[in-house]
Formats: sequence, C-alpha cells, structure tokens
Amino acid sequence: MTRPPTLRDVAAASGVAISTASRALTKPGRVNERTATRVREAARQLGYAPSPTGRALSSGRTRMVALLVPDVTNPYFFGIVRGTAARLRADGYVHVLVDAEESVEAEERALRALRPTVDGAVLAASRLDDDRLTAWSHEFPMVTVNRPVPDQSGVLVDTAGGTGQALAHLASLGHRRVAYAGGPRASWSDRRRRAVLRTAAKRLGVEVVFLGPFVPRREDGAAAADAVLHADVTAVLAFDDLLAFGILDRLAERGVDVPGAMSVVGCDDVFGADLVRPGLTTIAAPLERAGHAAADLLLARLDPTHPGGTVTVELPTHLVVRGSTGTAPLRLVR
Amino acid sequence: MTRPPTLRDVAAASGVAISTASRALTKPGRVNERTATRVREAARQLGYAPSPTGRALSSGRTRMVALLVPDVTNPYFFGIVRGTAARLRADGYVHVLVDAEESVEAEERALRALRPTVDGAVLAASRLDDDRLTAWSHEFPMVTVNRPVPDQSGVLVDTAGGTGQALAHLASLGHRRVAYAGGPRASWSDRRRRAVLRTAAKRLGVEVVFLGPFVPRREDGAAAADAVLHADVTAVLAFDDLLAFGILDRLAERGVDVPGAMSVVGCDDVFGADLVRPGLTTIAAPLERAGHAAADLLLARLDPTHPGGTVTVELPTHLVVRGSTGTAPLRLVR
DNA sequence: CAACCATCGGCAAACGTTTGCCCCACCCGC
DNA sequence: GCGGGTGGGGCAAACGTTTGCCGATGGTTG
Repeated sequence: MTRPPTLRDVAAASGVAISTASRALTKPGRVNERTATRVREAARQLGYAPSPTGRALSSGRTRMVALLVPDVTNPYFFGIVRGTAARLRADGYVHVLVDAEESVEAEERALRALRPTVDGAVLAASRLDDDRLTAWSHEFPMVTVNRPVPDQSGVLVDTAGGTGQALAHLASLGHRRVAYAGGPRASWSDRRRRAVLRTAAKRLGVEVVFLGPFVPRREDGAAAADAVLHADVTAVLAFDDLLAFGILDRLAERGVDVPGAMSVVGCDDVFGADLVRPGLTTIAAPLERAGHAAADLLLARLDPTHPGGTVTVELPTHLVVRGSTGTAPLRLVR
Repeated sequence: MTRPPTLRDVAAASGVAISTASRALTKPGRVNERTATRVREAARQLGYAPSPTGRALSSGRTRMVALLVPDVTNPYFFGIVRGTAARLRADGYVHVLVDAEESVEAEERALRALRPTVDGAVLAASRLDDDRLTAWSHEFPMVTVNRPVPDQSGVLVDTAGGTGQALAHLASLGHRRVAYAGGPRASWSDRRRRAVLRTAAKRLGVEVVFLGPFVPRREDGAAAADAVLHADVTAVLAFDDLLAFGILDRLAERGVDVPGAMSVVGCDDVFGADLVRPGLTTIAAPLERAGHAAADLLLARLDPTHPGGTVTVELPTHLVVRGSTGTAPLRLVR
C-alpha cells in the first residue's frame, strides 16, 4: 500500500506546474494540446486518480448523495434504492444509504451528520413532520418521494389513482361493501386515497368502510383482519402489501377462504406479493422508476448550469390481479 | 443557506488561535479547562460542526465504509445491510452502499472509485475471482462475508453445518434419497456443503443426488424442480431460498404436492420464507449478526491502536422447520 | 537563585485540488 | 516599429482541519 500519486507527481513527471496539470486533465482546450497529451500520458502511467477529498475541499462539492429510508429491510424501498443507485452511478455520484430506523430522531441525526458530507439527499417516506421537513429542505438540496414539500421538487406515486382502479375491479366482481384498512394518519398517500375512495365509492355505488389507522407491518395485519371481519364486508383494500400479508395470515388462521369469502388487495407490489398463496392482487407502484426520477431531479438541481425551479413528477400505478381477489360471495338478502 | 461556521469562526469568537480551538474540541486535557469551556461554548453558540472534508484531507481518513453487495434487491443481503449499518453508525461512520449488479466489472469499477473515498469495505458475496480479490485485499482494508481470503479477516456463516442438520431432519422423516440443488461452482459455501453432505449422507445412510449448478434465482427454480423430479428423490435441499421459491412454484405448477410428495428445504431464511405456502423449511442464517460482525472486524482493523492480526468469525446456523418438509411418501418396493 | 519541567497557547506547514490573476511570448494589423 | 490581442503557462491563495514545533509563563526542586 504505497501512497497514491497526486497531481504534484503528475506535474513533476510531465514537467509542468500543478495548475497546468490540473487544467490539462479537467479543462479541455485550456492548455496546449501537446502539453495536455503529455500530462494525460504521465497521469496514465502513474495511475493517477484525483482525490475526491481534495476536490471536495476545494469545490465544496463531494459528489455524494444520500438516500434516507425509514427501514432498509422493508421491501418497499428495494426498488427505490435500486433506482436511485442506478441513476447516481450513471453520473459518477457515490450513493450513501441511511436507515433512519423509523425514528424521527435518528432521521434528524442522520441529516445533521450528512449535511456537510453529501451534496444532496433523496428522502423516501420521511417520518419528519411538515415543519421540520420544510426547515431541512432549506438547509440543503433534497427531493422527497411520496411526500410533497412546498417549493421543493418531489416524486409522487399515484397510488390513489390505483386505489380507484382497485375499487372498480372489486365492484366489477360484484363486491358492494368494501373495507379500507388505512395507514398512518401522517401518511400523505393515505389521505389522498381516502379522498379518492369516497368519490369513487359514490360513482361505483359501492359502500366503503374506513378502518384503521394500522401500522403498515405484517404483525399488525391480525388486528386489521379482525376489524375487517367485524365490518361485514366482502373485500378489503390494505394500505400496503405488508399489511395485506398480515391480513392474509390472520384470515387463514381464522379459516376464512381467500378469495372465496374475502377478497384482499394490497398496494405496491413488493417482493413477496407473488409468493403468498393465493397470490396477492395489488396496486403495482413503479418504485424503481420513482427512485430513478428522484435522483434525476436531485442531480438536475445540483447542476449549477440548470435553470432551476421545482418540479413534481407523478408516476402512474396499475393494478396487478392475482389470486386474492374473486367474485363476491353470494349473500342472502331479504 | 448561509456558509456554515468554521473553526476559524469559533477561534475568533472565543479569542484564541485556530489550533487552540481545534485542540480544545478534540484533545481533552491538552488546553486549559477554562479556555476549553470558552471554546466549546462558542462552538455551541455558532452551531459549529467540523467539516468531514477538512478532517479527511488532513487525516487521510474519511470515516466512511463501503458495503458492496452483488444485488441490493436480493433479500439475502437485507440482514447484512442492516447489521453493518447499525455497527457503523454506532461508531459514527458513514455507510456507503454499492450495488455491484452481479458483475465483476461493476464490482471492480466500484472498488476503484471507492478506494480513495472510504477507509475500508465489507464485501458480501463478492463475484471477484480469488486472484483479484487477493489483489484488492492488499489495496485497502476489507472484510469479506462468506468468502475466505488468505491473510484477511472475514465472517463465515456455517450453512454447511446447517445443511448437515437439514439432512438429518429429512432422514428422521424417513427420506432415503435426497437431491441437492447446488449453486454456482464459484461459491465457497456450495463447495463446503457438498463435502458435508457426502459425509453426512454416509453417516445417516441417505443417498444424496447432486444437481446443478443452478443460478440462485427464482426463475431458475423451474429447471431445478424438473431435475429434482427426474432424479427420483423424495426431498430436495436447495442452494438458497430464492431457488427454493422457484422450485416450489414449479412443483405447484406440475401438481406435485409439497410436502406430501416432495419435501423442500431452503437456505438463509430470507424475507418471504414464511410467506410461501407451505412455509419453507430452511436453514436460518444469522445475517444481521454477520453484517454486524463484519463491520466489527473492519472497524477493529481501522483502529490504529488495535493489535492487528486476522480473525475469522464463524457464525452458526439453525434449522427452521415450517410446512415444506414432511414424512417421506411411502414407496412401493419389491 | 539557577536549572529544570510542566502547562498552555500560537505559528505554520501539511493534506490535494481548483482557480483568479498575472506574465510572457507570439502574432496580427497598421 | 508599435500597440493590441490571444494563447498558454505559472504563482499563489483558498478550501478546513490537524499537528509538530516553539516559546512564554509560572512553579518546583536542588
């Protein structure tokens, strides 16, 4: 492990000043082409690679971007991770992944620690409240996913639209009374879906029973399932797939046939949705594209030559029908 | 977004030289306690935070560690990600996650790019061949998971031992002829498991049929399942859970009852192993602990006060029995 | 009282890069 | 022959921190 060559070594080897060597490598046209070639050749021979640290100190930019997620083990974020990673790598940025552990404190701690280290951040499903989020958004460039922030670019996944589509699907199968097992009150998606469901229900002539809030974890599916069974419905829309998994578990435990006696719809189409039996009908969210788009917006914002202005990208969803939804059971009506 | 305060500001505010301010904040006891307090107070008031970049340039250490995985969306790595992240955060290190996309080139590119940026790396399931891996291990501090490298610390998960346990489990259920749907030839774990299976088979009086290699992906489970059915066995040990998922898919497709006609055992107990129906009996690998241990070894190595020397940590596995294994079907024997 | 030492603060170099500014040489047009 | 322009190169400062070295002060010991 010998000391890696620096610009000084390259300059010495090619008989020019450090500044010339720097320009030869980074400012095409600024130095004589013959000199530049000589410098490049020396750099190649020495195996020179510019020090990111030196660059960062001088330029104030680290070419690193953070992705904050509340829980790396939640499959919901896999696509996002992959999407941002791909986009960032394409531009030679380093990808810093941070697990905020579902905690506001940990999230703020991470932001504080990262602010001087990274050029910007993608916040996926931040747990911060609006005020703090807005405050942080003034501190350094960030892009949010599924969380609109005033005067900030962001990516939204239109799961609300998908929810309408899912309700239509259930209506077409003859369901007349459907439960929505909702997510956290703080969730922006949840609020939008409730609104969409209300109007769609009216239009489709379907009755929607709102349940929850439930924590979107598999363990909490049991409570949700019990509430659903108590609500006298024939189908349930779950806030997300994790909750749907838990609901399926509990329904099986209680001997309720899916989809014979109860149809179940999830949301996101995460890893595992096609592993359960029956396969989970769900609203597929283009999460990899969302991550990609978020990184895209952030990089645009970091580019000083870029016009600026805030953009909100909204991505469509679509319904994936698997085995967990079926025709509504016949009910005896007087 | 105003310029963050620097050490110079703190020094000015407390009426001392920059060097004194630096020492007051980082070298307890080096400066007079009264002065130190004054400096700390000024730092607090100004909201001073040391610049990681400045530190890195001066010290040559960035306090960042990379975790390289071949595929972030493979649930096998979730535990590892989580384990390393937790351990690194505890020491205030920044966690850089890199997806090598299952490609040797991408992995080397990442290593090259990261070498000057991070203090060390954890390589989980590297796709590099032995020579290149050894070469890289001389370039900068690294710790491998499930991949022994000469003269380097590493973490090994004893899935081979678990495989023996699984075979015993199957033997106790009356299986006499069992298939092993193997993984890539390059896999160290695979080689070890084959060896263990050979001796365990003899001891248990069970015949083991070796199949493969298969790529450990769900899609490749179909080919594995077909080979298994053709091998006239009553149970199969899959290289990992992903392959096992694929095998279950295909068996269901071909109408083979699990575990009635065929028992299936996976490996790793990844997310999803308890989602499939029947639940997958599998060899649970303590992946979060593995990540934790790997980060631990790396941090020890990065600590200059540490004695040094290479350590290999081997973590035990255990069998988790779910629904996919059952008593061997009765066979007609003349 | 001298010699020594411990304590504590400051100066300045070092880490590697970028970039504003200046200078020199050369060329062109008049 | 001279002024102005331009292409190409170097000097040095700047980014923020750490740290080796030195010096001043004051106290202890012989």
